[in-house]
Amino acid sequence: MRVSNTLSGKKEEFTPQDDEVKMYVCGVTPYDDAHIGHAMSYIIFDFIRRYLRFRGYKVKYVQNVTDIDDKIINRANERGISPRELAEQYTSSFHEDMETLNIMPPDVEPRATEMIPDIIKVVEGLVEKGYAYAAGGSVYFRVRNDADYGQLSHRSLESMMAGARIEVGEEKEHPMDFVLWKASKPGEPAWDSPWGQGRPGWHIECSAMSLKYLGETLDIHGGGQDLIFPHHENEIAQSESFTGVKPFVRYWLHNGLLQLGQEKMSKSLGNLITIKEALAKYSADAIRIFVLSSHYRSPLTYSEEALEAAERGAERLQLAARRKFAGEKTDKQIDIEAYRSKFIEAMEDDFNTPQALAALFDLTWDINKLSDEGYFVLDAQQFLLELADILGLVVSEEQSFEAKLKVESIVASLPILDKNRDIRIILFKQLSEQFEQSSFPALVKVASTTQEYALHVATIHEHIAKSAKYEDIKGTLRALSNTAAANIGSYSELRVQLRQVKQWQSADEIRAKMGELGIILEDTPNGTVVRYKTQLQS
RNA sequence: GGCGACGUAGCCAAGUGGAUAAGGCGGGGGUCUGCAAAACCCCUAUUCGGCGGUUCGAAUCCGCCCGUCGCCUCCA
Repeated sequence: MRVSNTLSGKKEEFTPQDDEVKMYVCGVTPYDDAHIGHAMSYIIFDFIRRYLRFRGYKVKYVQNVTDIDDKIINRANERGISPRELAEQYTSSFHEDMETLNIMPPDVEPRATEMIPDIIKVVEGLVEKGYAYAAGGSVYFRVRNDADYGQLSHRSLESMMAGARIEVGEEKEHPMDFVLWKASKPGEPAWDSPWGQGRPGWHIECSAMSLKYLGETLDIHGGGQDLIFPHHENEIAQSESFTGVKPFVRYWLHNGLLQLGQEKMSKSLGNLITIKEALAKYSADAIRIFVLSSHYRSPLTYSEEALEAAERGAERLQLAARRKFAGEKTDKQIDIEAYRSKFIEAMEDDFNTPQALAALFDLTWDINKLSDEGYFVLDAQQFLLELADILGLVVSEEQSFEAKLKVESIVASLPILDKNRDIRIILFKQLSEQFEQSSFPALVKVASTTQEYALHVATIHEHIAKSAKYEDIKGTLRALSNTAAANIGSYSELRVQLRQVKQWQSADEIRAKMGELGIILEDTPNGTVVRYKTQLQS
């Protein structure tokens, strides 16, 4: 397996120190909802982690949460809440996003505020060794004492100075010196330290955390390319100076940045789309396929067209993986090993996911073709799911339409529920006026399930009106979901009966109305199949 | 100004010296089907930003030019 290492600027053979790969990825500063640039980065390190596991390595994955920082303090002040509350709120929002995107949680997820004693220990050590100095209640790292400074970003101290956008802090000995421990102003969160009240600088937490949970030398350290300088450069400086052990990191992996229009998507530019916004429009698999479609080191531009295309691709995989087949023929078989080789070969070469994904699509074609011809393809379908899983794609059967609604967006989606209820009732009325219940047994079922469905929607309205919490309506939501599924089933059943007696117009009416609700009824040689459109529409 | 990346079909995007330039999306035609959808079949880049050079041979290496982006300041 070969990986690109930012440190050497080359592709190198990947050989971890031992069976357990020590992997550290920079986490978020939770002061706002995460955007899809974050999604991209964490999806990338998620499939890298999954692939390493597939290759038989154990992986210990550590990812920090920077829960104390200027931006958190400022935002908390604006909102009139404590920095801790703000950080808590957005950390759990981030966790929700990660879970929905099928990103595996870190093995350890330390928070900066829980690491203060460890951080102070590292800062003290750096001062003792002459790599840092206290000034005005803060502590700075002395870059001139680090001969290797600039090794990761491939710049010299002189060339950094040439950039000239450097504020010369009066306290600093050298303009490039960076803060390890920051003296706090009155009213700011602060911890006691040998230098007075203060809080950790930005870079130091990662050094302290990785040292504590992964040891002096990590196998993989990941993050976005925007972190190379100064963040990761400074991490190397701190860690190697403190431990005296080199290298701090054996393989530095950096993902390309997500662009929106002509610019990088970033919090400071304000040109961002949050993960929640994206998930309201596209499935987790679609977002992942969008990311997998280009190499992780290349920049990627967000566009509705690209996400739309990814969504279609996700559907294609899903349909092939779960299509029902009646074929028994086995004299022609899909060469699963060939696909496995193609997939592995692609991933071994610096995680070439576009090629790996192509292997999945080729397999999809094979499955569809042989299945159409009446062959047994279950093993190939299972293999498709296996490969998809390594990339972190779910490719699962859709839950019922309503079950996809996110807890947070229940209120926002009430109009959708209403529309669904109304359409179902109208449709039922039309049908019952047209046909005798006795001639179509399924019509009786449609009556009861439609009524039940409408009842549940009304109940949810009542709960929301009384500003109930999620816990209170969880049961009703589950019931709604089940009823919706039963209701869809009964309409589908009725449609089958109508088709048997060639009542095409009514059958088509049912299909059209269901289509409006995001439900697709497909007639296949094996019967009518219910599918759900991946995109919700209001 | 310094450092780095990129420019491949209508769109997204692999391929980094050799045999027909992956794959996805879109578009056109066809098969199947009551219709629709899905699926399958055929077509959709004689050519890889431009100009030179190296080579038996280049999208792939070298030079110049044009264009785009990132980092150098908080950022995944």
